[in-house]
Amino acid sequence: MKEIPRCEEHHEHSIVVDEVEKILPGEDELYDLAELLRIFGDTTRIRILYVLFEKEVCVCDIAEILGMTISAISHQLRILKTARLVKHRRDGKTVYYSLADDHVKTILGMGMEHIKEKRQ
Amino acid sequence: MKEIPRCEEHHEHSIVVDEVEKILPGEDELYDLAELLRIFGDTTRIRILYVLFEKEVCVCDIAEILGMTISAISHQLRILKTARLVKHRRDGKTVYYSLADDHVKTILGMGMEHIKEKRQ
DNA sequence: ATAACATTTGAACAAACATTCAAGTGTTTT
DNA sequence: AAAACACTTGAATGTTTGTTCAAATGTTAT
Repeated sequence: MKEIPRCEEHHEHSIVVDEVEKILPGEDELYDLAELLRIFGDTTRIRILYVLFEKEVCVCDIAEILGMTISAISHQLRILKTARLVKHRRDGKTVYYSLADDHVKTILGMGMEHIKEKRQ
Repeated sequence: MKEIPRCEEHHEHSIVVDEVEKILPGEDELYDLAELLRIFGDTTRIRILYVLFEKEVCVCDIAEILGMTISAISHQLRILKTARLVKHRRDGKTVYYSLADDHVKTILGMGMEHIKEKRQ
């Protein structure tokens, strides 16, 4: 049972609740955005993306480079693929992955900038 | 017990494992980056940030605007505060929160751009 | 001092998540 | 057709995480 708060009347609301719908993204958009950005919050996935910055790489190589099992990498690649952050192509038995676009670089770049500024 | 893979010898490694350390961020940086970006992966926190795009707001108002308890909002604000994404100042009994810098806008903006492009 | 208010904090709980293990698919080689 | 290889997938498990509830802190008014 949620207890939705109400400040005292003399404490003037800075934003009228009715106006909020203009500010906030819609429910679907909001959910998709959170789902996308959550993907960047895991060290394994970030490391995979950094490897893909360099070039197209196969699953087996990513696993070896990161010192993890092929299964673990494949699970994470599925997540990145579903979010359309990476592309893949098959060549014989081997599947090669690469970055889908440059949003990834911008987001990780901004994140890096932030942590470097805020640390001293 | 990890089974670290090795591709067949005839399957030439595209990246030499020794070179990887130049590509990947260090362990500490990587962890901090994931910890920061994970914060953007929750609809409540995104909604709080969108409200703060508009102006400085107190905890009670955020709770009312988003239709959630003060406690839930306060917990999330602590996370945003620890990551230095928001600032706060006290005025009497009331605590006002605002954005710490513009990285937030860039990251959420990139995320939004990505989901809008990839949806059709 | 006491009461009231705005916010914070800690413990508890259910839901979400990353990795492992085992079994499965698709492709090439023999 | 069978074996080998590269990868994917599903179930299981321990960990992390968001919200709730109750109690605590800090500030102002009485």
